[in-house]
Amino acid sequence: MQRWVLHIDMDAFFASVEQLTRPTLRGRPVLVGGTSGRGVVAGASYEARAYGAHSAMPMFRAQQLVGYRAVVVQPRRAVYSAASRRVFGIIAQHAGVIEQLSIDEAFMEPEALVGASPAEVREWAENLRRVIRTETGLPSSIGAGAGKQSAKIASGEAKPDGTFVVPQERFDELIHPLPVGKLWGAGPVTQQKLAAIGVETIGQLAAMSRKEVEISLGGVVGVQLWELAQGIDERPVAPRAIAKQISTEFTYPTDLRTAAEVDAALIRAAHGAHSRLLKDGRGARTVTVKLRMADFHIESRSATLPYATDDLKVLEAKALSLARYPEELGPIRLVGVSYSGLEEARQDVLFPELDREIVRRAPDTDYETGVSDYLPGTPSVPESVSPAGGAADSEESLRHRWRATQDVYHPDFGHGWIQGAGHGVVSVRFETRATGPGFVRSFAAEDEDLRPADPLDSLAWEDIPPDEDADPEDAVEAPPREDS
DNA sequence: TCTGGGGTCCTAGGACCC
DNA sequence: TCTGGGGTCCTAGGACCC
Repeated sequence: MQRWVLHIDMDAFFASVEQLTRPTLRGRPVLVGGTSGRGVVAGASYEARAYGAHSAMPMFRAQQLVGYRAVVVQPRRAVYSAASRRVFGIIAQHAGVIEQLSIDEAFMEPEALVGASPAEVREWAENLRRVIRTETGLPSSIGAGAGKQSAKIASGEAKPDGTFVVPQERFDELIHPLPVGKLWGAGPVTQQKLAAIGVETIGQLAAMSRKEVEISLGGVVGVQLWELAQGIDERPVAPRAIAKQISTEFTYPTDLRTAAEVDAALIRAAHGAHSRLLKDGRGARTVTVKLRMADFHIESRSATLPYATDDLKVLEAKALSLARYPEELGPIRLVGVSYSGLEEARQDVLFPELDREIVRRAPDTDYETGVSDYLPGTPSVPESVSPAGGAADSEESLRHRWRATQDVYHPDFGHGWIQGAGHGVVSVRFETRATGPGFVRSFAAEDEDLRPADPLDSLAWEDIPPDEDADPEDAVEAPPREDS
């Protein structure tokens, strides 16, 4: 009986959600991502891709390619999460068990399709895509095959807004001509190794001997990839296990050059990961500190506690004890903290003497804000070492410091977003998913009627699925940026 | 102005235990 | 009179994914 695995992938998901909730952006080259010098593209609409822009590309490069037409939008994670929950709710209704890979991708193995013909599979997939489009307004693509690898490659071939079915008997014909890089698991290093021995296509990899593969790619990963290239893929579709690790990391606009800056950045990351650890409800035994140097190589150090804990002071002190500094390593661009070895946290402290030992080594720290004594008033510290979102911002200052693409509300005109702000004037386009393309009005920056709004309102859905992992920081976005 | 942030899995050596 | 071997945990690094 033919087994059918399907892979669904939302098309240009972040950019599509922006175009859905801000109808003026439809048909335009949208770039979603950070705009600091070190920001990268998190999502690009197909109109932007036509200019060569793509995900993970430095934002400044994407803007160069697209030119003046580019619309650069700050990411609104809370909106994408809400849209994602709605999409996967629909998918689960149709497919039963799904294996969600990311915010916009999942595998399915619908019982209804066991033994189905390729035409029946196509029809089922087309129907699901139609329902998703009707109920959410979002485009997707579906690939189908006899295993995960086939399905994944097929959804890539289906894009955009299409369906691609790879019957097992046509695997060689349809998949073998493709470049090895299309294999899920063959990244730049593997491609380079294969190119060095003249292997460019999936078919050429499949034609290698096992011995050759073991020598050039290794016995485990290599052989697995080799089998996948031959269409051998029995991996089941199963819901993802709970997270094994919770981490937070920040890249700084300018490299950190002093120990005080690194300590402050470590505390900031330790707090960020800790707040999500608390929501998770487990405790961590292992703390890992990650540093990315100016030359982009990574140094990591980790240490394991004798018991799992969610005590911020213990975790933070452990992170600080693992710190390494610019004097030794040179300028540092990224600082991250990861918690792993996640277990049900033990409430009682079995090793109080150990706790005291650890805490004594921690610098004085304001645990409310995560700001270390090392930080305040140190002009050399990049502004973003301070907690994200500007927790110190008064409501007053928030009202007057508008940021381009921010969501706002006006009692006369409804929900909108800021197209431009500067010189005491704010231009707002009033529109949501429900309104169609909107109109622009300009206001004085001090206008009392203009209020920051919940980005979720731009979806204009009566019922937004609840988000158990809701992060208050999702609603309060990065500090304002100047925009003229 | 080069290259984010969230993850997963694998490797390999050393410690430690039986 | 210098080789045990297997299992598990820990640490550091790396490839890869979206």
